[in-house]
Amino acid sequence: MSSNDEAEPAKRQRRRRGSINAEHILAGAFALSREDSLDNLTMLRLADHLDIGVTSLYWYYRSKDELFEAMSTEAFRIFYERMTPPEAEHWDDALRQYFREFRSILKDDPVICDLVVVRVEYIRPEGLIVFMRHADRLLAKLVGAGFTPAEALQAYNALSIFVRGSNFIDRSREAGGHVQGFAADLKRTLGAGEAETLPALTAAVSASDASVDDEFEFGLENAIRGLRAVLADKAARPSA
Amino acid sequence: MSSNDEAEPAKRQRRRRGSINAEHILAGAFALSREDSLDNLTMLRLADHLDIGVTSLYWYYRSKDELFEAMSTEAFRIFYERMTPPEAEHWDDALRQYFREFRSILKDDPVICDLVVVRVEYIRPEGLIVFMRHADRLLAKLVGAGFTPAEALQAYNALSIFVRGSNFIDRSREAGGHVQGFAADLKRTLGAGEAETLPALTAAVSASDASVDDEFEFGLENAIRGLRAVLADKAARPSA
DNA sequence: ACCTGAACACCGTTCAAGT
DNA sequence: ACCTGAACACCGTTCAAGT
Repeated sequence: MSSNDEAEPAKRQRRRRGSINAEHILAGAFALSREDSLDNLTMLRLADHLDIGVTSLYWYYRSKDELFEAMSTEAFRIFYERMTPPEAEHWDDALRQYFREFRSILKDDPVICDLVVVRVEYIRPEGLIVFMRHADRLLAKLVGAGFTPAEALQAYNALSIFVRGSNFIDRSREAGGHVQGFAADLKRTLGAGEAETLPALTAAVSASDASVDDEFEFGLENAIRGLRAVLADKAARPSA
Repeated sequence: MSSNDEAEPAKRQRRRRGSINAEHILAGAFALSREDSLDNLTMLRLADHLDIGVTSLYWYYRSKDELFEAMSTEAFRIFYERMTPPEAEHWDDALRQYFREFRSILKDDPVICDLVVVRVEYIRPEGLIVFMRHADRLLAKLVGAGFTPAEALQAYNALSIFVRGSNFIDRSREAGGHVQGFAADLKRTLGAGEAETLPALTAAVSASDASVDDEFEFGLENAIRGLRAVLADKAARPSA
């Protein structure tokens, strides 16, 4: 019925020179990922969002991988800025503050979380190094409290793996509805049948009402207990 | 030069009825993933590998997601069978044995590792439940040692996150050459510059020669130390 | 009931331009 | 120097058949 039945592909005007730059594209990539998700970020969708031709993206980033690497480095910068430097008086409070904040920042920002803990294949040294400034202060605090540098590093590593693992699991649970804890999740799984063959788990699951946060706290506090035992052992045998 | 210059698409003979089944496809999917990787497993490549038409796959699995879910469930079955049931006398030895084996089985089989710890979006309750039989025995052992069922569950959860996190990181390091530990990895990163602004890390890194296995062991032993402190605390205050 | 090729919408990327 | 559409190889999936 329209006067124009031919395919008219809604042509976009050609952008003027210099109207695009790498930062602009990077910001658009974050904006679009936040609207939808990092998984659904494609070069075509990004170009449409920015109202530019797809191929223009390739002038600033040689590939999608390169763009994702830039996003990852930027994610670590943002992450670094949101963290408050470790400044508690006692080493255990410093650890608590650091890793609680580590977790909550990533929990509140799915895109940053994906770039920091899920899509680890895009992490570049530049991004890591920036973030490591906070880690350095935390390590210094641990060494000051009596841990050897090697112990401090291993303690940091172990807790870092635990926090990132917690965030990773939270992220994957988000896809299937609201985030529940391990106990609640398991309860639902056991409900699907075969519960009678798993008596200890069934009992534990019905005795537990721990939230994801409770479960995280348990792991964190348990690691701190373990580290305290390391220090206590040193104090008892001051020779080594 | 050949007598036939026309495009001849190397036609495959039509398969006879009943010559394909779901198990056959699943086995082929594992075989092909092992040759290459799970990431590079596509429906077309799988069909070619099995010498069937792509669309035939869709008679047995409605989608690639459904095929991956079947692979995930099978991965948990294989994983379960490779684990030896927890049978050590002391609870801490049982924990050690369980989580060391947990880690080494996944370390030795990248495809199973990917399905169990990386591609968690495909995990179905059926797979999890099978595996949980070993977890049930471990939990029973912990409760027998004096932990409450809720504590035992949280301890299991915390260590499970740590082990899976360790395997996840090992997997991502495999892509970029041989697997190194956190310390060695960081040393290389710091070498890229800016080391002087990170004195504590630099010192720790040069003081540490821990392998990935050492780092895993530290985290495992530290968690066990923490749990031992929980028991000790109970013994000291027998009221609660 | 089972197996299939053609076709579709989408993906990342390259090429050969336009300005 | 910067921006672009057409085209390519590949992806998962649907459809309308063949047997």
